[in-house]
Amino acid sequence: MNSNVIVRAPLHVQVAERLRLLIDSGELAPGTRLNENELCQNMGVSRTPLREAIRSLATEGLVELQPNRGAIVSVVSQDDVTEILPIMASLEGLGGRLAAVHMQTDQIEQIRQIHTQMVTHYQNNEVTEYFETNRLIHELITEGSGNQTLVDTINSLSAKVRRARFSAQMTRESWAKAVSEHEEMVTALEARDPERLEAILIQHVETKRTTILGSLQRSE
Amino acid sequence: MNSNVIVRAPLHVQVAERLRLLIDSGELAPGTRLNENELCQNMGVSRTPLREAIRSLATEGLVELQPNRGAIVSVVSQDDVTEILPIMASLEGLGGRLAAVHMQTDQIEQIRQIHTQMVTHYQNNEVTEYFETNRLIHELITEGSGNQTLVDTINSLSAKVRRARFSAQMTRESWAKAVSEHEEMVTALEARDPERLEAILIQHVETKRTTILGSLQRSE
DNA sequence: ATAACGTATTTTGTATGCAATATAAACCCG
DNA sequence: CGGGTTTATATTGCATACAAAATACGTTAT
Repeated sequence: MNSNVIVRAPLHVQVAERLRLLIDSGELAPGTRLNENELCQNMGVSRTPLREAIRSLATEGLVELQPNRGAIVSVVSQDDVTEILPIMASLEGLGGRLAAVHMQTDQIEQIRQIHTQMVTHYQNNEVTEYFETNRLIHELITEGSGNQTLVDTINSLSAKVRRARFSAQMTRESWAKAVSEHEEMVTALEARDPERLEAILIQHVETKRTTILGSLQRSE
Repeated sequence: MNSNVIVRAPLHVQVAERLRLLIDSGELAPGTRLNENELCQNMGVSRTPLREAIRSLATEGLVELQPNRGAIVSVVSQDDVTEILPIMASLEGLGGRLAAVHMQTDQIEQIRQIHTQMVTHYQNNEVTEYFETNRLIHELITEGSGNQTLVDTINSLSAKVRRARFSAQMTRESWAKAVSEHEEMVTALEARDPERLEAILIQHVETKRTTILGSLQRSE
């Protein structure tokens, strides 16, 4: 009789999680070299699990391995973003199309609520909270597709773009556009219109593309 | 003066490659437990690089880690295939759309040649050669998109489905359909018709879906 | 015979040690 | 001084050693 046993996650998994967080938050900036000894001391683990974690992050694309020279936090170039966004457009579009059919009504209501919050954050100019609720809505819609592989694939791509957006300052104009597109999204979802939701999501990513690339251009 | 230095790939990368091959070929069947000592002896490496390789494969989804019990070759369920194929349809469609615009004419001619070979293999009932040329065509089209991230993403998903197809016996009928769709693909590519190529590729994956799921059904 | 327990063995998880490579510093010579 | 070479240090790559957990095995008791 040993059902819900608590299995502590392996060290290398915990370490990978922690590293992912550090990279995502920008604490470990793109290009930063990962010094094994240093990180070991910080985290209180030996090099073995740390190195295993680093290998995982490398196959995820979050860090780049340089033979005999360790790993650096991978830098997301403009070209990378240019490659990733069309893919995300396709996938988010697919996710929306499926979600419009599969989602429960109460889940859609929940999204409407979060959307309302998001609009408030927009009006109050609360950037961080806006991004967080924004991200959450996209995540919920994608999850609403009922396709876990799709969720994982999008998340993996999204993580990279998110880091590039660090420098990306939204203009007031593009921000307004994003919000209005979100309004359309939720409406299409409530109407359970797959084609329309798909189209909006694709358009929405296109808007994002313009924003990000515009910002990268300005900062060069 | 030390430009083109030959850097031998790290052991863990070589090991990962080798494992990937073993899994892909079916030599390491789904569900098989990966015994570290055994594999170490076979490959003549120590456990450290082997384990690093296994971690990589785990994040790729090719193996599944079971805490304190090692890793097994992940099993691809019918549900997994059902999840993956719509994603591949979207992505291959996108790839085709881009390829129709970006590909060089001589590259298209090359695809036509390989396509002709493939048809011959079909007529001669040479299954292995057929699959190989088939795979190559899809790969070339996707690569023709000029989007490396897209290529990688599709490959990663494709690897999983390919393993599931092991049991999938094509009926004569579905095989014929696949071939005729390929003919349409190449024609659309030569005509540089993005929309049409995209549509065909999406349809093509749908055909594949029917084939695979039908086969899985029969073998239950 | 078999279920349950306890022990032995295997296997995985983590830490450490040594070798190879790369980086930094010191040094020499022009 | 400055360029280049040598030497020292730090860092990564790989192998081994030890600890912990899981599995296999054998024994005992019912």
